[in-house]
Amino acid sequence: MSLASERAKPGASSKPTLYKRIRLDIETRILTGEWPPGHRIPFEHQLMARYRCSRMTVNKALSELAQADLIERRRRAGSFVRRPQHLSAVLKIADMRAEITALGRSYGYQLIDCRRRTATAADRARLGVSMAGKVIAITCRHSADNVPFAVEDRLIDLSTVPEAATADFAREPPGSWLLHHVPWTEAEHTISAVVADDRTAKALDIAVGAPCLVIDRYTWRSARTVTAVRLHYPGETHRLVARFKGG
Amino acid sequence: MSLASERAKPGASSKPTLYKRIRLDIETRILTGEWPPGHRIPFEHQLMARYRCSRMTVNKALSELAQADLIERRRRAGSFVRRPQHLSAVLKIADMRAEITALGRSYGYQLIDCRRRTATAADRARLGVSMAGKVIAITCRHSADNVPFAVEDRLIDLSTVPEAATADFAREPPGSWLLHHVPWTEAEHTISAVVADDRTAKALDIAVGAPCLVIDRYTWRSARTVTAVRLHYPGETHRLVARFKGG
DNA sequence: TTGACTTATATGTCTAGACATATAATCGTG
DNA sequence: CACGATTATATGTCTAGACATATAAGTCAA
Repeated sequence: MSLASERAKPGASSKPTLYKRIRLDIETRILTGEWPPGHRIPFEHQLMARYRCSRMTVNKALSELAQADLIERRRRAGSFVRRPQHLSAVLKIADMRAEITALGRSYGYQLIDCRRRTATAADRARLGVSMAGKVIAITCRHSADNVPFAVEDRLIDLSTVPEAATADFAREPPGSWLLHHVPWTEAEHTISAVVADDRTAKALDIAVGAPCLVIDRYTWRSARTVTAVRLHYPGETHRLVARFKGG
Repeated sequence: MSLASERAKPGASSKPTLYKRIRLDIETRILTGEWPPGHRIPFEHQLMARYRCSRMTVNKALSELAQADLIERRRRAGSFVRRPQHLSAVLKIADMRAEITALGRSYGYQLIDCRRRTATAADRARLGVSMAGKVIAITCRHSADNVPFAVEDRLIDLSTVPEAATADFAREPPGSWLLHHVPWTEAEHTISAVVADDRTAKALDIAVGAPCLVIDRYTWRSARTVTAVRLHYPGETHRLVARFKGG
């Protein structure tokens, strides 16, 4: 067959490398449905013969497919096409300046309020901590082409990030500052919808009762809470878009 | 140093395999911030000496880190820690039954309307196709513990998925049917917020004017449109939650 | 029939080499 | 000094082996 007769040597005539071609061949068969979920793909030794290459080369292709969750490998049993990934979506939420400039719009930032205080009970609940330490509470607004884009309410746990006490949040948005100063290990996003209350409506320059998209993001470093942030976006004009390839 | 003195043999005393340990060591240094973005990690030959293993073993660890976008590899220059992934979030949106049963609630499904027709101008715009073919338009509702969970408005392009003409959408939700019968290659999600109109409010058993989370999902197989679906969730009770590890 | 033991086998990991290739760094030259 | 050619080097890919290990499948005894 044609694939076997094309010599499988590095610089023979094929542009991509061999293991990539093997991976792509298999990927294609899976995505077109030729090999449906549950189908057992050829054993490594069969692919070795098919592509006239060593087992390591085949193994590299299959390992990457396994890492991408397209196939499942089971010892002694073989490699199997996995069930489609249940429409799992990858939604990228970049930091605000990147998000806005990526849209080709000019970024603006206004600090509305910034205060340092001993954590109240509400603060502790929001951060998920039990001890009363110092926190910074920030309210600010991000705009695109001078139109309000989102309001941000943020708490930063100073016992995790003491350096934040010296940051100038009038100049730099807290999200950007944290991104560049604090490595995070875990985060949680919650997306919901609300109608604008008085304060939010004023900040976003929309009507009270207008729909808002709300994103709550909690960030941890190791087991320590770093920050909790709530973003309100005008719901009818703002959209979160995620385009992705699936399997 | 301790890592070098522990013998680096497969079944010596270490539980995980060597390349995984190398990968984890590097990952840890990156996530703790010990190796900040831009930092050049040791060359392969240095890691070979450090872990007393062959280059392929080191290479496997580094390749996986590169595949996971934690490092960037440049020929002749070395491997570098990448900038933090700008808080990119992974939001899993499973199919409705899985989503609801994962919450430990019982899944219910009602078909509200299902009709087959030649695509109207509005249908074509929504599907992003120019030719007038046949489509199926479906309205249905998903519920959790007999409480409305989401209303779904869906268009299926019959020229891409002719088999859909024979599916029984009164019995099986169209999302599940498509997931099991049509492999997809690309999708796009858009998340926004609206206030409930009369029809949506009735279907979800909420007040007119209450906030709703809206998810629009378009799915393609290769260059062909498969389906466009719009989901309305009650915004104040429903939340999309995504927890993830970051870098 | 069932449970315990054995065996065959496919994947998992690893080695010590090899050549290919992109490119940072150096060296020459105008 | 600017720019083109050369060189050194780190990664990219590949080979032909090896042993480890989980487990499907077959075997045998209670």
